[in-house]
Amino acid sequence: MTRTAALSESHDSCQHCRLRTLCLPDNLTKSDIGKLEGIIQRRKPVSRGASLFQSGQRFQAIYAVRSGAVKTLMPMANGDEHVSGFHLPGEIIGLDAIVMRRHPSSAVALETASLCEFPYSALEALSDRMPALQRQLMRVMSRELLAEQNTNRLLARRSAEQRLAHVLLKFSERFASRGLSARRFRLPMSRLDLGNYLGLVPETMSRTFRRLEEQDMVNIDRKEVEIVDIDAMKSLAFGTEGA
Amino acid sequence: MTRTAALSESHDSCQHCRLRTLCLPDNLTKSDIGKLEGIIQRRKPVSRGASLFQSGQRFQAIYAVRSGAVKTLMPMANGDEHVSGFHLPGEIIGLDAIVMRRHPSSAVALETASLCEFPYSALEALSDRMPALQRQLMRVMSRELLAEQNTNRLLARRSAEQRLAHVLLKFSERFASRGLSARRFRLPMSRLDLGNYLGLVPETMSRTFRRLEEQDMVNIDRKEVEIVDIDAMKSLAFGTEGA
DNA sequence: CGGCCGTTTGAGGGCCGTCAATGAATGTGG
DNA sequence: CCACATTCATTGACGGCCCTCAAACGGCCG
Repeated sequence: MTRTAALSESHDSCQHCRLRTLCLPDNLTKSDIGKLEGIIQRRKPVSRGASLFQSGQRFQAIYAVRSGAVKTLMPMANGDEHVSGFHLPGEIIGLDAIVMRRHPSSAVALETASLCEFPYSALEALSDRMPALQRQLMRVMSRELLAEQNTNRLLARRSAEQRLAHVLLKFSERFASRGLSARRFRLPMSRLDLGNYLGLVPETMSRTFRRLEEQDMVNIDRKEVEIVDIDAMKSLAFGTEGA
Repeated sequence: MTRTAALSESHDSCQHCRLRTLCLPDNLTKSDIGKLEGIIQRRKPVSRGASLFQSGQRFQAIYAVRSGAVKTLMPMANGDEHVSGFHLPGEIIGLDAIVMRRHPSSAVALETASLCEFPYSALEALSDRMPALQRQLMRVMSRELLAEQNTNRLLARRSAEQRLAHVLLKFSERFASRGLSARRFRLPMSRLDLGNYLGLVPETMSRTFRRLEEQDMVNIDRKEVEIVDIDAMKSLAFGTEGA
């Protein structure tokens, strides 16, 4: 049993879900949450490597991760794919499909994942009568936008070491806000995927991990990460030293 | 009088604004547009170099560019700033501020710009009673999200030449959808700003422009751009040749 | 005209990608 | 339970792209 198994929801209702405050039901009243639950489709878990939806597929629903982890992939014109994000429990997937009514990305489970499916037409209809839901949707989208902008800045201006330190700190925060340890956690993705996301080849990933270890900032054992010197990590990732 | 002056709105009403279909009023009925106009604050034009809002400032409104051009800047921990986007008439600015209720970015006019200001509380109140507006807001945010993901992919996986070709083609499209020429246009920003956006230093920008000229893909005269061989540009920017 | 900012050009170096090969881990089938 | 295949991770040598540093040039606005 892995650490992240602890991220599962406790019950089948949003009301008692421990991820509630990270997810769509945040800021809704008990009665509104009840109505939201009414439109949720429970899906059978997606097993590791299986895809939730494919790029190009018609958009019908957005999804919240309940347990496990998911990566999203954007096709590149030359055939291979760019990893556009990693999604932990409580996070919403599929918002980039709303404009085109078609998914621009594919979503693939990194480990067995269970999800809540929100059919989008039902969600629209519900939010017509529920201003709080509509505002929560806007907040979630704004949050995503901000996260993408931060990633842009990271990719445009930072070295490999800074990119890795940054992303490790972000995972630390995200695990912590889910009640897990900020110091020790297990990365759900391969170095290949993480490198793809960061714009780095696997060889560089390997060497960069090693350099962080040599500076006693982290201990790495396969996918297990221990943050040893968080201050040094922060000053590397965000610090005043230029790129 | 510059080329982009032609991008000004014709009248003071959204109904007759030639940018309507790119902007918030798209997909609204005539009557809904009338109500939307009711909350718009007209601002006096922002002159070149002046800022529309500053990073850290309380979020009160989103803005649509009416004429001119605007850049957005995110502060970096080390003091300097990352150019997170360029905004042409019809585009919406400030959506990244909704979650935190504070602007994460600053917005600065690249050339004298006039804007429509939508106070956000009024916009929320209005969209409570106007499902079409709410859906348009979601579409706009989704479009922004998609654009940021594309930028991520560009920064993570493409060479300087590919980045420049890509961004020039994108500007070409954006000008074309505003009724201007797709072949000849004037970039509203300095090479410094464009390079900052693309994660490239000015020296590299200069050399990369020159290389595109030497390959007879474009003609560059200061800020004036002429796309000569659009197919070659596309195959460079999106082509099957790897990064 | 003069100052300033933006742009260009050149020389040199460092980071990271490419290529190649080995090693480790996981999963599969016998 | 082990042999094997496959995927992932690591290590080293090498090269290229782009950054750094330095200087000169040009346009723009006062």
